[in-house]
Amino acid sequence: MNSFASRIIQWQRCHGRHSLPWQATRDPYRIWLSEIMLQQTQVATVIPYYARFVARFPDLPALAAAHEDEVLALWSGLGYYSRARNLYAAARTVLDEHAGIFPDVPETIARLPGIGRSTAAAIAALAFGRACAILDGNVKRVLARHAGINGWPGERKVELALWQLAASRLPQAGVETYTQGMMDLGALVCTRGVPACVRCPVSDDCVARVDGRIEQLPTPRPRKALPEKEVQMLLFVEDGRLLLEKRPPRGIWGGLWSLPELPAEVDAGRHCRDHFGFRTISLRTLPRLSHTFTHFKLHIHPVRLDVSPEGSARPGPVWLPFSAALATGLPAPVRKLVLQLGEG
DNA sequence: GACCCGTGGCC
DNA sequence: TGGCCAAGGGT
Repeated sequence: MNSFASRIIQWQRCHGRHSLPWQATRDPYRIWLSEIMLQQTQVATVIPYYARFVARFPDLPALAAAHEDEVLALWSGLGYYSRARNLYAAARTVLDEHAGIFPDVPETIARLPGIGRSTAAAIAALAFGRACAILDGNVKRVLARHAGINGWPGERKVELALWQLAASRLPQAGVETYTQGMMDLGALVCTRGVPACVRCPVSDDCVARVDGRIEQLPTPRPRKALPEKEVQMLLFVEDGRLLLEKRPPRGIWGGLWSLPELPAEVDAGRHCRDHFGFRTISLRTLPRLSHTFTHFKLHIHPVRLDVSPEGSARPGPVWLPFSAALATGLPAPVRKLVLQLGEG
């Protein structure tokens, strides 16, 4: 039987993906961008974002010269916004500290913000042909099944075993094809739900398949109850314009533009007058909107307040026409609310 | 090690 | 409908 790697490489040549937008190049900038967008995000979701981003920022100097606000606007809806902030910060670092040349050593790549061990290895392998092992969700699934590794990959012990296994199976040559092959095999054949073992090039010696444990591996994450939170979001409307505030640079939706928030129990009309100094013309409670994050569930109680903003212009918030508001970096549920506002 | 950080698709 | 989780990284 051929080695594991040679079977993966052979399979990739015949059955892998070759037409993804970031595969037509060895430009480290584009490969880097794709790897960041693909973190915890599926290919089909990324494709339109990647196209828009590359059209606006075709190379690293263009990105480094941008304003962070525009980067976040292009990221709006993709989630995990620290990825965008770190991407931008890393672009400036490459320009300032590496003379604009993207580093080709995995240890150096991994020092850039937002790039960990696996992403650094992917860039080093795909852009520079270096023999580095990656360990993303696809590779973890393929290796855990093929080698019959028990335990949730989030545990340090299990993850260490997977890293060692990943490194031990690297080929002498053809790392680019092998790396892409492992990702494609995980995405197309060795899938989470019902894997297509009949189309798998390494099924003959797959421990999970031989032992009938395909559905038990990899061991799923231990589940825990999601906390739930309640919040009011205030849609201040005046003459076709909407009030937005920039969120703090860290934390949930960091750096994005969003609506003023209130604890659920606070009276919105009174807060409008006391805190913002607005006179309320009308106040309407809109239907509740729920938004689930990875680690909690948020129940949003939107309140539309048509106001006349006499008096205090507090620093921070900005009034934007609805269309301009939609062009900024908005959290997904806020974008949904603003769209409804434009319809109503 | 435990948390934090988004969103959308799937069944 | 709701639980699960996808080309992870930072703290």
